[in-house]
Amino acid sequence: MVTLKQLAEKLNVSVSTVSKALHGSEEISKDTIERVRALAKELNYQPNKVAISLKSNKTKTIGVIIPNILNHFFAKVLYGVEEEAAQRGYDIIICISNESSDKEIHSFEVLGNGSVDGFIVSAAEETQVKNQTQHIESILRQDIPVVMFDRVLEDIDCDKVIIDDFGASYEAAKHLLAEGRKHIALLSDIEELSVGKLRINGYLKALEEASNYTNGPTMLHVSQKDNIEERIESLFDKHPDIDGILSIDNTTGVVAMHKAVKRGKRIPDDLSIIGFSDENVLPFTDPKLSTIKQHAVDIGKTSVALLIDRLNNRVDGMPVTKTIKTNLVLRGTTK
Amino acid sequence: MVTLKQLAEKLNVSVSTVSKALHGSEEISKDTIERVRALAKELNYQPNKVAISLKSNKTKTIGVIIPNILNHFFAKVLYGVEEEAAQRGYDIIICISNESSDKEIHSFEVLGNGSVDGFIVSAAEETQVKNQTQHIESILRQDIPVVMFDRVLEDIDCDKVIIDDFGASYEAAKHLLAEGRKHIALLSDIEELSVGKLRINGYLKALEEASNYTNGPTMLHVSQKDNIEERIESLFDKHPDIDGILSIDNTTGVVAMHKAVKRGKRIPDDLSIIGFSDENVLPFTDPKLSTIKQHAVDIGKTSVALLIDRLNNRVDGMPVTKTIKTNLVLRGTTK
DNA sequence: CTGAAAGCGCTAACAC
DNA sequence: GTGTTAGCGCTTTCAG
Repeated sequence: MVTLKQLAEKLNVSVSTVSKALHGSEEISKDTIERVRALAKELNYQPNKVAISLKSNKTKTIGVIIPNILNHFFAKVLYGVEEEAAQRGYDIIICISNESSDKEIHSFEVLGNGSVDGFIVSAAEETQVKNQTQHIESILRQDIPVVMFDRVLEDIDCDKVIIDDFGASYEAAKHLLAEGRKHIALLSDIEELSVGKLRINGYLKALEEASNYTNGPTMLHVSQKDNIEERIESLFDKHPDIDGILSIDNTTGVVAMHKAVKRGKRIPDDLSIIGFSDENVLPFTDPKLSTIKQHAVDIGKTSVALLIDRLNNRVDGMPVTKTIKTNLVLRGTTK
Repeated sequence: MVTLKQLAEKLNVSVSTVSKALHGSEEISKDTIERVRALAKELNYQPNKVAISLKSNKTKTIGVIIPNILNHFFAKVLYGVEEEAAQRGYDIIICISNESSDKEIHSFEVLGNGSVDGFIVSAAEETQVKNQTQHIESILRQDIPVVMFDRVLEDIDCDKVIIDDFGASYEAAKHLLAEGRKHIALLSDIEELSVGKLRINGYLKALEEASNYTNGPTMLHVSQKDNIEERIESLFDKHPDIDGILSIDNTTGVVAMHKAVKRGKRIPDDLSIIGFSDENVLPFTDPKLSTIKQHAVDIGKTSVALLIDRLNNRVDGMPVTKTIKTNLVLRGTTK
């Protein structure tokens, strides 16, 4: 890499003159500016980012810590984060916690050493379950801003970007009820997470409020290790009268649909299905799955915007929580 | 952040003593080492990474440029990259080119300013189609190592990690032929890419070598904008005798399977299907899709290993190309 | 209009 | 065993 010093030597001027010239300072003569810039261009001078970071005490880099890149929701958020960050001249360093709270803590420690100006995080499952907050609080105490999204920690006082999980699920259940469904089951593989709990509550609330609904709540909680397909089969065996399904995760809705079709159920006549899935599953069902759209890309962009505003002190004082609207997108699996 | 200087002041010693003590230098007395370390721990001293980077001219950071994070293959590679990098003490900065060669070029420029020690890249579609090489060559000329994976550029002389696309596809087609299939169609949405071309050639070669195979090649090329489902329907309309499908991408195999089942075809009796898809589609078909496993995580890990070896001069001279083995994983959609 | 000097936080050669 | 000094590449104040 070519440095200011090298330019200065070739031009027989001082380093500071070169620096000022490149910044178009008023102090420097037009002529010198021209000469300096010409040579800089010729030699393809690029200011050393590390030196600038050291000097300015800003890295123009955001640390992004997500639980699982293989989950399409997080991949989409990351997409939004990258796009917005790039547009605003920020780089992103990513760490994948892999749902482990140790890895998450380690990532904060590693990037807390001046590598990034701030963090965007979604908590690992373990972090949420154990409600571990010290590592994030320690970062905040150092005045490094943190934005949490989706899987947020109640006890931490920082900017947050969430969707209205309760409301989204409530609305979806309401829709199924309005269709006249008599036995609506909830499918989930995320009951442990804050978002899972909220979605479950939305479903419960909707059922509770439905005066003419006689069945109690029916919930199937599967874990990653379970054989999801078997679990769903036995749900259908046990409750052959299920005529509505609300899947609050990425996968179970699609699987349930395939299993139902195989049993000869007509969709949506005999059974209505709504998923929290993403568009990426759309090619995989026919009719197409009705879903709650989470606007993951927006979540990413909003998180970046919030963080950068905070870095520039454009937001002051109290932490802010932004709620990104969801949409119930009705496709072929609902009436 | 607490600095060496602050520690030095509190302890009434010099900055260099503190530095040496923390590194456990032989020069420093046991006693001083203890005192320094105790205070460092108490104040939670963390060496400033930016300063170390400036001094050492190494960032311990890898720039990763991928075309599309929403593609599960790249997400998996990224997973492998992150894991291996983290384990070796490297951070990764990611840029998403979004298949645009301008964005890719820009990412190289931005990160080329001393932000990273080396690059791991998979070329954007546009870069491959236009065969743009200058930006990468320019980086290599600055002695910044680059590892390309999957979508590599022939004309660039750097380390590469690929799979045997030709061989994998050849083997898969051979398998379908061995099953006695008489009309094997190839489905693709990546014909423009190097990997797509290689896979197509593998298929063609296998058919060519099959003396008792009378049909010519049947290929359906769809693009992202097409209605994939319609295109596949009309393929089946046009060639009702298709009894074997080789899908060389992530999606088309699954869609074809659903369409075929809907037409009353029995899988795998009437129709055999092999996809290049990932495990993430497995829950979505019944029987489960037979696939060519690409070991994406390995590709990521191997790329990191190669790059870091190159950075440490553990690999010398000529660029290396590593080929990661694929596996044909037979599940329910083949005999 | 230009340059010298200090300093960001750290390391390391070289004194003492 | 400890301290002084210089320097990584840059910005910025202050002198000239």
